[in-house]
Amino acid sequence: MEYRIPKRYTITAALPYANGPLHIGHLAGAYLPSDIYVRYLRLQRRDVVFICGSDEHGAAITLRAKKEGITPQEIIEKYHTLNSRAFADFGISFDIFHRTSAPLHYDTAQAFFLQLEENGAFEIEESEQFYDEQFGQFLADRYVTGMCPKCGAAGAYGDQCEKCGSSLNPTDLIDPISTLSGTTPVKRKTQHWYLPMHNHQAWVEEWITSGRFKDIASPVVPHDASAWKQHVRGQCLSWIRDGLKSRAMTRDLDWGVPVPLPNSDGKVLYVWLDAPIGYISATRQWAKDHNKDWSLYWQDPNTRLIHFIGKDNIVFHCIIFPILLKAHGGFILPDNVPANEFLNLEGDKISTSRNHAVWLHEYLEDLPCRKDELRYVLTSISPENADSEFTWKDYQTRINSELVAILGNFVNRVWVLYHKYYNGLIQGSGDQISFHDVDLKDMVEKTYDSISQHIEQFRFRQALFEVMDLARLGNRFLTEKEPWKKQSIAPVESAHALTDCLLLTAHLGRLLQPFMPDTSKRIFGMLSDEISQLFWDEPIILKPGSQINNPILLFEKMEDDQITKQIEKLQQANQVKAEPISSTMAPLKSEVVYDDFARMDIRVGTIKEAVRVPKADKLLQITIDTGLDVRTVVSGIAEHYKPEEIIGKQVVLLVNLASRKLRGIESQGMILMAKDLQGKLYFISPEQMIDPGSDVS
RNA sequence: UGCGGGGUGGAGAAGUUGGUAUCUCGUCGGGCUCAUAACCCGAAGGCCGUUGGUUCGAGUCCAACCCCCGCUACCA
Repeated sequence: MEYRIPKRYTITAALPYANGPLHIGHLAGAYLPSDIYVRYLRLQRRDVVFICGSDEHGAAITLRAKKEGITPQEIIEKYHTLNSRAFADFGISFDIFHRTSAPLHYDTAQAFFLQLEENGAFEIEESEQFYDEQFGQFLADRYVTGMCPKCGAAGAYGDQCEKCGSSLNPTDLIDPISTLSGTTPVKRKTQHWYLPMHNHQAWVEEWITSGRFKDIASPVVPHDASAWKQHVRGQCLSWIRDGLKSRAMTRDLDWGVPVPLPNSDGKVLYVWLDAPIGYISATRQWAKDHNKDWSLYWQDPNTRLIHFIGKDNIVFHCIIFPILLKAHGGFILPDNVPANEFLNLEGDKISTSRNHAVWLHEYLEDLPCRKDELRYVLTSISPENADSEFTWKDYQTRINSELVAILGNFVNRVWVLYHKYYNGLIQGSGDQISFHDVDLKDMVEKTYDSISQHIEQFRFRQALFEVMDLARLGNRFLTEKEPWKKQSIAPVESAHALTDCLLLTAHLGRLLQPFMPDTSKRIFGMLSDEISQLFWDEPIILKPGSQINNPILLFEKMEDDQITKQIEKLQQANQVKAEPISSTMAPLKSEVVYDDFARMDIRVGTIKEAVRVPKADKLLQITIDTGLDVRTVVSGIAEHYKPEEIIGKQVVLLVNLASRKLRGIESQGMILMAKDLQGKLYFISPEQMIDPGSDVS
């Protein structure tokens, strides 16, 4: 297949959702890879725009605002500011960091929607949706929870079951509950605009598998489908094979971009329609600010569109958004979506709610000026094709034995020697120095090719590794040439070797630019006052006779106490975990009549035996004397009570609950427990020992 | 129980399209002394989870199985 070289690039990084701060997982997942890629493209003098912004709509923000008792506006202001500063601090070089609350975005999104409507892309459907009578509003997505119809898990949201990953409609849920009032919602009729994705199934599948279209009229750069990461394609295809379904593109909410049609009061665009259009509106804003034509970046088939995201966003970027773009018409489709997998932290999943994370805004406070070090480590362990793990110990090792010992040390050795023997005056003749050692020159040239290839194929980890390899080569070269020994016997040879090292350092500086921009600048600064950036193809001009600057240490060793501090911090954070969440008291349940209550047979029982259920974290198998009989109850309290310490205790249990098998064990009844705001469980027991079987009412 | 990820020298990891098994840390020995006790060389250490298959050739492809991890089931 012929692949056309693109004229320009539109690079997007996932819009961070403006209801929380960013952590290293975000950086490693989408922002660092995209930044490396973009910096590389710029150094190749390619025409590129790098787009991002805050995603500021959706039910999760309104829910959070409600919980914290502030307005959605206050939430998004806070996190937009915090996150844009974090990006700037880590050198993520967006051309624009926009936001979906901007007026231009409203215009863009509404116009996009109207065009879709005009093209007949939607099906308007009147449907029954859940409605909370107490709050007088429809319950979109996350406003409803219930049991997942696919996997049976409790606590699934209206739009998605986080347990099994299925995407859902709120009305699919079994035993739905409104998260606003805690009551069971009623169904009411409402009208929504649906995207009949099944109509697009054929071409999407074709496009994902082959990169081609059979039927498309507009010219499109055919992308190389085999260049897509395996896990990305795999997830898309499994979604497609499952059958694409119609999906509502509007919601009954008061927070978002209003549907720009008559009779649509109280309706806004679905956040997943809204957000990707944010890429487009951000581009428009950027174009406006820089006197460019935004449409070239989204509509010209010679433009290459690439979305950098985490794996949680794959289907939206690979299926839903492309469908929207094609249904709208005139837009190009993504050429690649190099989604990363997840980054774990110290043996556990990164979790915002459990505060198990390294927050970007705290990192630089704790470890000032260690920005490039984090960029280096996160790129080295980038979860490009599989989940990977960040540990502070590994972070320390990589800094000390790679950045300090290999790269920093090499540069320092060269500078010290160069000053010692030549007072920092560049040796040689002619206009500029060039390599004397043919093998070294060869290796450097090969490395350029190889790094380019890796970056173009989104293998940043490997690319960075090869830069470091060049520094290793430098150390070896220096040791072999031993100028400190040969300086007196073979001064010319020594000068050649050291000057080669100087030049090698300049190449290292250039190659490091995409990965560690500050380090690169410092290397250039040591070489010459005139170099602040080097394009990939630019000759490196170091004039014989000119003076190099004094050495500075590029990296400093990471001491144990700094690392220990971070590890402790994480452990402390884990201990106070979940407090903010569980401190919300369970909402009042709906009223019951006395008869409902009277039907429950609740009695006191004495625990006779208790053992852990094998292969279950939470379950205890408990034998209880209920007075009537001795029965087995399986209870999910193993994280709170040890089996031996509860034997002999009296508990209150519901004895006429229908029995149910749990992990193969018949559980006959349910022990009543109290749960405090931290989520800890406590038995409900009579004040003193009484007869088993005593009735509770 | 379902889904996902993974099993490569002591530890942690690379390994792109199948063709001499690589890096970092650690261990041992040597060298060097320009260098942030850093650098360089060498060595020991691997049935690349198991079994079978495809192939001239498999860590790499196919099949089955075993094991580990995460979420889930594991309901208060």
